[in-house]
Amino acid sequence: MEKLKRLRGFQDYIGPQAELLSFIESKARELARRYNLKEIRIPLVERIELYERSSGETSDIVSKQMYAVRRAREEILTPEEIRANAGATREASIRRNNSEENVALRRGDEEESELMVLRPEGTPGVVRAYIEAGLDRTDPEQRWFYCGPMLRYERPQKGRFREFYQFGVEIFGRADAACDAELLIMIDDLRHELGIELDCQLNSLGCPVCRPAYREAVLAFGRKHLEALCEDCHARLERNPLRVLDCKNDYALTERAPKSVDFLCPECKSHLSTVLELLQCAGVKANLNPRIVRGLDYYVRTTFELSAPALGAQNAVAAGGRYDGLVAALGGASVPATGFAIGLERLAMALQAQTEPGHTRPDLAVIALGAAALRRATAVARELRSQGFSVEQASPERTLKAQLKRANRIGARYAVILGDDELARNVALLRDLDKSAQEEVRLDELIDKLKAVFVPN
RNA sequence: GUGAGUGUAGCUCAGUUGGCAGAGCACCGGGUUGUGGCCCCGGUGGUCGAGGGUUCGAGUCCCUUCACUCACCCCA
Repeated sequence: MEKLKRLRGFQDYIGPQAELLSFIESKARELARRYNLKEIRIPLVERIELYERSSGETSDIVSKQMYAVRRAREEILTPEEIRANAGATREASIRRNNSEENVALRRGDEEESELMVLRPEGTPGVVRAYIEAGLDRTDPEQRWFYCGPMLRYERPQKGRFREFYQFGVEIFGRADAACDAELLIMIDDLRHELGIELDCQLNSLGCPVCRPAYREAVLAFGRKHLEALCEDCHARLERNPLRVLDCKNDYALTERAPKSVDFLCPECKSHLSTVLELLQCAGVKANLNPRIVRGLDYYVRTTFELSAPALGAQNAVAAGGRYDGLVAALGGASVPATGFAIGLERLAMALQAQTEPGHTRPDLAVIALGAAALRRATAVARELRSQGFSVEQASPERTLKAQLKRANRIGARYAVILGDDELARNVALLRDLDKSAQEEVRLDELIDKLKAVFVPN
C-alpha cells in the first residue's frame, strides 16, 4: 500500500508542538478578555467576490494565492489549475482533496456557477459578518477577535505554510488614533507576556485626500528611474506603485523615493503623530518606517508590521492597520475600522528560538499483573484521574519489567504496581521512579498518600 | 511561478575508482520466577524516493520524475 502523506504546505502538530500553539492561543484569548474584545467565528469558505472587492484584484492574495472551491466540479483547484482545465490535473486535485470541508461543500446548495474560496485572511469575512448582522447601522462600535486557520496557495518555506493559524483583532466604529495605538499596545502586551522580542515598524499611507498625490509622486519617481528598477518593480509600478517601496533589491534607490509622511494632509499628519505620542506614553517602542506599505488595498493611514529577526526570511509575526473605507466598499455604512492579525506558528517559532519547549510528564503509571489485578487497577486508575492526577495505564499483557520500562519512558513520577499478592492484601506498591524506592500502601489510603506527596510543593 | 540544496532502517547519518547495504539512537527479547533508567548479549526493521538508461555488475555514473528544505516573489 502506498503511504498517504499530508498535502504540501500543511502541518501535523503533535504533542508539545500542538501544546505550544494552544498555549499561545490561550494567552491571546486572555489578552482579548483584558481588552474587552468579543469573539467572532466566521466561515472557512466565502464567495470569491468578497476578497476581490476587499483585498484588491492586484494583490497577490487575490491574483494567485487563493484556494478556489467550485461546487459544480466538487473540486478544490488552484487558479492555475482552473485556467489549465486539464483532465489530469483535475483528477489529481480530486484525489487529494477529500477534506472534511470539501465533503461538506458537496452537500451545499450554492449555485453551480458560484466560485468560492478558502479564506486567505480574516478581515474581509469579519467585515462581511459585521455588515450582514446590520451592526454598521444599529450598533457600529464593536471590538472583536477571531482565531483560526487561513489558507493560501504559496510555495512553502521556513515559517510559511499553506494552512496557518491567525489570531486577529478588528475594531469597528473608531476613527481615532488612540484606537490604533491600543492595538499596538495590545500586541506589545502579548509579546511581553510571552517573553519575545519583536521589532515594530509603523507608517501612515495617508487617506483618499492625500494619497493620490503621493501615489503620483512615487509613480513619477519610478518612471524617472525605470532603468535602475528591477523587473519585479516594473510590474509593480503599473499595478500598485506604492509596493515599489518595499522592494529589497534596490535599497539604495528606494531610499531616495518620496516618503508618504511628506505628503500627508494635516488630518493624517496629526493622526500619525498622536499614535506615535500615545505609544511613547505607554512605553511601546515603534519605529517610523516609510517603507512599510502592505500588500492590501484597503489600508489607510496607520499601517504596521512586527517582525522577529531570528525567524529568517519569513519574519513578519504580526501586521495590521486602519481600513476606514472597507465597510462601505463592501456595501455597509461608512464606518471606520482598524485591526491586526498575528501568525500563531511564527509567534511559536519566535518563542522556540529563545526557549526550549518544556515536556510535560504524567504523575503516575498504573501497572497491573494478571487479570484480577487488572480489574482492580482499572478502577483505581479511574479514581486517581478523577482526583486530578495524570495517569497512564501500561499494557497489562506485558511483563512487569516491560511495564516499568514504559513508565520510565513516559517520565512518570510514580508507578502504582498491583499484582495478585498485593490484591489479596488490599495494598499496592507505590514506587518512586526518581528515587528507586518503593513502599506498600493500602489501597484505601492510596489517594491520600499521593495527595500528600504531590500537593505540598 | 523562479532558483539552489537534499533524498540510504522509525530518527540522525556513514557508504572509498562502480564490487555482499552499514553505524549510533529507538524498538523487541535475554542476562533478573514480580522491578525501569546504567551496563552486557542477541533480535526485528531497507523495493537505497520513483521510473528509465549505461555496465558482467549501480546506493554510487547519465536522463526523467516526485518529495522535502531553503531562498526569490509575497506575507502571518
